[in-house]
This record gives sequence, C-alpha cells and structure tokens, in this order.
Amino acid sequence: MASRRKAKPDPVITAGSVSDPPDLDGLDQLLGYHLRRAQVAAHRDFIAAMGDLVLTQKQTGVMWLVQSNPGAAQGAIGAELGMDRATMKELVDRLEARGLLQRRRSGVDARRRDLHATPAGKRLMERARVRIARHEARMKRLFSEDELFLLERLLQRLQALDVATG
Amino acid sequence: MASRRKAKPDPVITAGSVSDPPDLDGLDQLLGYHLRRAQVAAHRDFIAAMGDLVLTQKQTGVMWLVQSNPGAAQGAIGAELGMDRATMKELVDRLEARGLLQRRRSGVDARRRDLHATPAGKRLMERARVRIARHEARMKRLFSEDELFLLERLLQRLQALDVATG
DNA sequence: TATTGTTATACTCTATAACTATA
DNA sequence: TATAGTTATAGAGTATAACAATA
Repeated sequence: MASRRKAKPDPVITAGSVSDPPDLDGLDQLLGYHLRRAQVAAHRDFIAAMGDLVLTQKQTGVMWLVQSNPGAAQGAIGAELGMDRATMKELVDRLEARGLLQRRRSGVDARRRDLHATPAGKRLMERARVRIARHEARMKRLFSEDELFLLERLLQRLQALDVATG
Repeated sequence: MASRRKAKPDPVITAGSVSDPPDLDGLDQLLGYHLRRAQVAAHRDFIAAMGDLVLTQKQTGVMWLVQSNPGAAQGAIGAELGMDRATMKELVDRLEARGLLQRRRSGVDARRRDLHATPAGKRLMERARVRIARHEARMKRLFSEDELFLLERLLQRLQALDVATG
C-alpha cells in the first residue's frame, strides 16, 4: 500500500473549475475500480443506444434468451444470467407488464413458469438487435482483433469469483 | 448475426435440474455481456469481502478519495468517480447519516460543500483497506502480471465511450 | 448567465427471509 | 425434504427536471 498520503507539491489553490482534480491515491491501481468504471461507461452507451426502446442490459439479456429459448423456465434464464430468483421475478414482472413476454405454468413441472416472447416482444428485439450491434461496434472499435479476444477471455476468468463466493 | 434460431439437436427432454441450460444464441459474443458479468462477480466478491463494514464499491470510492483529499468539493469527488450531482448527493447523504463523513460549506466558494472524513470514517477506511487488499489479491491471482497490466489498460480504454456519449 | 448543490420523483437492480405450491 | 416461484421489505444506484443560492 505504501504511504497513504503522498506529499502533494503545494496545494497552490488555483481556484480552478470545480477545485483541483482529486489525488487518486492508488484508487486507480485497483482492478475493481477499472472494472466498474468500464462497465458504467458501457452501460451508459448501451442505454443511449437503445434510446426509445427503453431496455436495460439485464432486460435485454432476458428477452434475448427468452426469444432464443421459447418456453425456457424463468429460473433457468435467471440462473444463466446470474440473477437470484427474487431479482428475476421483479424483472420478469416488468417485462410482462409491458407486454413483451408471457409467463405460463409449465406442463412438465407445475412449479415452473415458462417464458414466451410476445409478438410485441419479438418486434422490439428485432429492433434492439440492430441497436446492440451498433453499440457493440462502437465498443469493439476501440480494440484490435487480438485485444478483443484477449479481453473477453480475461473478463470471463473473473467469473470464477462468483463460484467461490456464492 | 447469422441465423437467429440454431436448430438444436432435438430437445430430448432430459427433465434435468432446472430444465436444459438455455442456448445463449450469441449473447456471449457480446463484449457488454462479459463486461457486465465480470463486474457483477467482482462486486459480489467485494461486498462479501467488506462483510460487516457494509460499504459498496461506490461508497468506498468516495470515502477513499475524501480521506486522501480532505476538503475536496462534493462535485469534484463525484466527477472523478463519474457520478452526476443527484447520485452523488444521495450517496453522501447516506455516508453522512452513518457518521462517516461531514459536509462543510466551502470558504472559497459558498456554493460548494467540502467533504471531510470523520474519525469514525477514517477508522472504518483503515479496516476497509485491508479487506480491499484481500479482495484485490483474490482477483489478481487469476491473472499473470502481463495479463493484469493489459486488462487494466484495455478496460481504461472503454471510458472513451463516456466522453463520446455524455 | 453559469455553476453547485438540493429537492422531488421515478425506475431499476440486488438481496434476504418467509411463504405457497408443487415435486 | 427440496425446488420454483412469490411476497414483503429494504437498500442502493441512476437519472431528469425544477429550484435556490452563489458566483
């Protein structure tokens, strides 16, 4: 950790814009810091890309999987996206209220709720996929082919934490 | 994008655990997906690491900078962490209510609120830094020195999005 | 006029615990 | 007994718009 307070070269009081930019004091040496900042930037760009479609990353993930796996159980989709049951329930409630998907009691196991995209949901996802592609292109443009491959691989490795913790 | 519905090799109905794992249908080829999953995993591990200290990543970021930059303006800290004023205000309210920091009207510019860590806040951060170090070590263990360096550099590059969007 | 912070409002995500109904 | 989903509850982050005080 080294010394907690690096001696700054005189406060000087420039009375600048908001005040001087703060001393990060090693905060930017934390992997978690970079990860969060990158995710926040990506999420903002995602939301902007979706615009009038008004879907978050998470909602889009659910709609995406529901459309590709018609009749999949609510729990299965949630588990795949790393959400607990309560969170998933909330999210599905909202999508259902917007008429984008339907819950149906499973015929195989009456405890399950199978999810189906409505026609409106499918139409929305059709448009969403175009926006997502643009958003992805905007991000991927920042990297070379090799860098991108490596970045995804490294990010994936972090999910080992999820197993270890929960 | 290719075909949206890959023909699956027969549903088979294994009647497995929750149902079959869903077909990701290219979702895992999105950089945003990996980014979000990695961040969620890291955040969970962070929360677990903090345990009884009960500080989120964001709150910790604020406390960290406040301690290293005593008297910095609320807006300056918020800007550094990429938060808008309303979000920052909420967060500072909570930290102040817990007695971890204090707001003071700035002498230089009466519009500003300068932030100061309380003794309790400093003591908490003392302990928090130990936990954060452990959490960071647990993540960094997943990578070689070179990989880690590269990963941080690549993540940083994504923040160009934030400038372009907002 | 522009900036800093506040207020009000709303939405989303996360999580825990207790509960129902099924299996 | 275990599982899928619900309910109730709470905390946290994000964002927009209007406003007051100050510069």
